[in-house]
Amino acid sequence: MSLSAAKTPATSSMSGAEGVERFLGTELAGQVQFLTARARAKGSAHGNQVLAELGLKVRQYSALSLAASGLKPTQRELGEFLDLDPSQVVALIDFLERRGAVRRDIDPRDRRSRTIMATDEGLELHEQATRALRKSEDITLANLTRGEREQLRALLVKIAF
Amino acid sequence: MSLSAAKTPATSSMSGAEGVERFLGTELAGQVQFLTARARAKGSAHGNQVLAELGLKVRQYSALSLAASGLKPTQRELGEFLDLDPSQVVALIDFLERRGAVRRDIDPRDRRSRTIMATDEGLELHEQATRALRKSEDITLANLTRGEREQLRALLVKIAF
DNA sequence: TATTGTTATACTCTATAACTATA
DNA sequence: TATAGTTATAGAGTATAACAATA
Repeated sequence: MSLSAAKTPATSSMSGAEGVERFLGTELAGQVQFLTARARAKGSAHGNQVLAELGLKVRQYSALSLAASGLKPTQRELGEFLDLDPSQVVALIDFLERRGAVRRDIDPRDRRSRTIMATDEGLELHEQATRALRKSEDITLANLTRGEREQLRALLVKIAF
Repeated sequence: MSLSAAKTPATSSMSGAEGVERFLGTELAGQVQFLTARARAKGSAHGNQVLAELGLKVRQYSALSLAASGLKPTQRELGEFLDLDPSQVVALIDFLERRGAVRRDIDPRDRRSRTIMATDEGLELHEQATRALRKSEDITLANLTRGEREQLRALLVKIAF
């Protein structure tokens, strides 16, 4: 939230570690896990910021995105894929449903399950949000070339799944 | 790998996406930001798990690691580098200090500041924790070759700082 | 007057257990 | 008996404001 480099001296590089460059050689600073956490914190913060104009957060966007995929995920599937508790999924879908962005339908194959599908309004919102996030990603990955971004994506896929 | 359609009940989650492979082609699943979040969630969870034997969490380890660097960071610097609020740093250092892992010293150049340094006990704990995290990282990055891990590290450094 | 560390507080996120309706 | 969704609740993590000591 605090990315206004309010008063840091002219040497600030908007990188989030102004004034503490002396720790860059630290063992911690070289660990993939630490770097991953920092990268996601940065991306998540920036993403939330640009999505705020649309009244969304990245977590809500991710659910909307699956709802907009046309694959009609159940809430259970949503939770598995997004690594969320069933109770968290309820709150998430409640929010999107109240907004008119998604619809809950009873799964005819199993009346316990609810399939989630984006409404027309939700599809439009999803498109806007996706555009906003693309711009956000373009900023947070500014130090990488197109090739490097594709490289990164491929590596992350191997880890994440 | 993650293609095993194991029928094992929802007990443990090795790959984290069993049964929802049909969402892998989704736009969301290709976004760097989403993949980064998943990668860090996985690494963080596994890291916390192996550190639990030592009574540590990754967040606490990161502070201990800087304290063990010999660079005598102030609490303010710790907060900047780890992206934590000053009040969070207080709680973090309180914990490590009560454990006898770090020491608070008044900074002679500015008596308002406290420099943090690991004790001998803290150095030993840090070494153990580092070894545990290396094994953890070795597991979470099992799908990557040595070269790919170095590639990933280099790319993440460009983003994180 | 501004800053470091501290305390207190509130707010968000996440995790757990119990309940319902279906299977 | 087991599972999907729901509710309530507690815990962890995070953010904000006020204060004392020092600059």
